[in-house]
Amino acid sequence: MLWTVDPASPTPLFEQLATQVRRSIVDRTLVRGEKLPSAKELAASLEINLHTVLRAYQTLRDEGLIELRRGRGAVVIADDPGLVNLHLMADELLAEAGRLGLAHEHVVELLEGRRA
Amino acid sequence: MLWTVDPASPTPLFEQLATQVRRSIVDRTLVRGEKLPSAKELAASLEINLHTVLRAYQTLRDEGLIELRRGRGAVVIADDPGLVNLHLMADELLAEAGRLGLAHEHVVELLEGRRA
DNA sequence: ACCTATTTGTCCGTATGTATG
DNA sequence: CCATACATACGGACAAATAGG
Repeated sequence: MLWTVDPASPTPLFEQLATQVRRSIVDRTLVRGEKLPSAKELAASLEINLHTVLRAYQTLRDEGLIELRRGRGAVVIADDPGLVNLHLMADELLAEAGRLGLAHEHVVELLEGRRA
Repeated sequence: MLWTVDPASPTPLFEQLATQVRRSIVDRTLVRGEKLPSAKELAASLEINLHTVLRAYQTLRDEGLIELRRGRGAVVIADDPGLVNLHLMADELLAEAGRLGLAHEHVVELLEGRRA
């Protein structure tokens, strides 16, 4: 899998792992339907705790990238995690704005206002 | 606080707690700026583990309902559920764009391009 | 139909780190 | 400097769902 984590890094281990899995999905190293290593295996491989791997997996599940099933493991469900997902999120954002009666420009302004 | 959890319920303790806090926000029992009890206190009060309370709090933070700060505690930030939710979705959209390496303006353009 | 191993889900406990006041 | 409070990580335990024999 060529995934590694750095205990000395200020970024949490579970976040490091989640980021690497995301990258693997984005660059097609992992594709839809593919199975991830079991948390136990991966934990042993990375020399981190089982729970840390599970937390990374659960984070990815909350993001809609993988599916977790007891006894079955973790499976990639993201098809195109890139622009397709971004457009989906934009859809939802605009739909929500519509429910609130906000005009399209208001949403654009809202995002412009978030330019850090 | 009149919050309770039922260890015998099939729904997880942290989810039970998160749901009750959500209800308190929705029905204005808790309003913006109000401080929630510290995780330690609440855990002792509900006779559950500190981490279980923290997990509930972190879930609510991920939903944009409360803010967590080290040394300070948990504070309600939701005021208008609708608008807050919109900001949550904008957060997620921008975060996703960030993961894809897309600049802020690209997201703005993407939304502008969706003017029906 | 049964049993067993695997795998995730949750909870508890402990320890350490980091930011706040 | 010190107490408080959340953040993360590790470890152990048990439950629940799945898969396979």
